Amino acid sequence: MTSYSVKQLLSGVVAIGSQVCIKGWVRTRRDSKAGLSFVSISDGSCAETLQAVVESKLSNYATEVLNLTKDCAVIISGELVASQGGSQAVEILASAVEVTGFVENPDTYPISPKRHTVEYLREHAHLRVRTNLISSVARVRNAVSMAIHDYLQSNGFYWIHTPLITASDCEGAGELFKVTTLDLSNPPRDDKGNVNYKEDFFGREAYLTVSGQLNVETYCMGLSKVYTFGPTFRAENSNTTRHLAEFWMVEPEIAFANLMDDAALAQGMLKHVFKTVLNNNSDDMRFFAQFIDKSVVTRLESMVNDSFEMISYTDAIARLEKSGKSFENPLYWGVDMASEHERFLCEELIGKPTIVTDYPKDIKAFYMRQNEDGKTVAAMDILAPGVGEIVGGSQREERYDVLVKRMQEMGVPTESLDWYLDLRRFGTAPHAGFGLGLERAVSYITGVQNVRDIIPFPRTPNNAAY
RNA sequence: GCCUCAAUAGCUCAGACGGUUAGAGCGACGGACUGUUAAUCCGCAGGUCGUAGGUUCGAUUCCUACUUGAGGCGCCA
Repeated sequence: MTSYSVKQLLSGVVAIGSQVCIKGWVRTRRDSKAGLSFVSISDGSCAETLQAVVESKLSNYATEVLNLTKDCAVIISGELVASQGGSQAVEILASAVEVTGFVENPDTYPISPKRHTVEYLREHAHLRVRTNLISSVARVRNAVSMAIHDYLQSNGFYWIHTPLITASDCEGAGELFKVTTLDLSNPPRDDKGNVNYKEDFFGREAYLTVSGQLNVETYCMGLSKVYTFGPTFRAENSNTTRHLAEFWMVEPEIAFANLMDDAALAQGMLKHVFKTVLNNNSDDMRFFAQFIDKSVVTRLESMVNDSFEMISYTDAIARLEKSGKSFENPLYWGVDMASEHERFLCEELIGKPTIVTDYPKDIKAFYMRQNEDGKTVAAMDILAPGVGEIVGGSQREERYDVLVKRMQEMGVPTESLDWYLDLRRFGTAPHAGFGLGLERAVSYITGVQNVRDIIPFPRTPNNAAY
């Protein structure tokens, strides 16, 4: 007997009357004194469940079927029939129910068939995918990841596997996790009594990467269109709904490109992602619209059709000042905008994703290309209403002298980045790229506000269980 | 790292000016009923009120510290 997923059976590709088999976990069981039970099965293939009708004549009906509770694992075989009930087109009339695993203690089993808070589910991260919410998030996360690959691959990009362990501690993107095999209770010392990293695994200090950008730039200068897509690590003591110590990031990098090309790429990619999710995950999105935020679907739809707003930093500051709104944090040309400024700008003044360009050079990283005005750099951030910054990017400084001078001004050691400077000495070319935080993007798409509910096992300060 | 809030049944919460047996809904369990749909109805069980001190005749309630969680800010994706 052929096995099918719930999604296949509900889609109508299998003829009524076929003998079929489904494997999954019980969501709910309803018994009828007419001598049958209704058992809804979820197998993760879609947001919906398949209803199995189990008649009391089955040999294990009284002993097993009547004891099924949420998340018991079952294999059900039978005939696919047109449903007599109103809520589904088809159901399976069971000829056999095999229970591969009961839930031992249904009274204290953490995932009972009721609404749970996301905070509670976080404390049972190994079981939470068995809820409607987290399983829908997992499917959308997968769809977003594949849509990113799909968009970039079909536009001629190569996926580059940049290292997760790095020796560069000067990328300016935050605190790093140290990687070492030294005995921390008794490390080797040099003449001066300092820890002697020459005896460490790599013969030098090493860290988990905070970004694959500098590495991927090297491949960009030969393959033209490249991207990294993988985990990234920040040892910041950040306690917010949008920060993780381990998160996934996509970083495209394009050669012979300027900031406008970069912004166009980011926008094109985001729109493709939104469109794909709307098309392929409509049942998941319907769930989010019903239980999380009723505007998620219409928001995405308008995003696919509208273009993003583009505004320079200078104009953004001017509009914020002119709005008359009073802010907690100081606001003047030259400050790094605070969250309240960014939110007010994209949520109230503009009302859609906003690309802010050309920031003051003193608040941005050393590798960003200086503009002709001598005051700003060719950087862009994309702000999403409700989430804040989801993309940060820039045109890179391709001029050797300008880059070295900037590094010296900002106290970035040039010796350890001589390989990066080589790119500017041997066939340099204008290029640009950006980083998209995967969890923030999925948070924006689903309306699920905390990125800790977007990644299966969130790592945050004081939290690395599981 | 800073600020604020919270912790009472498996879950979500209510409550007690400090005083005898701490409540509800959902879940679980038992029963009734029904081609049911988060079914409905009836019943039953389930709590050292986060931990440790302090004040008090008496603390789950007030105070202090700690732990854990949440939200905001900063850092950023």
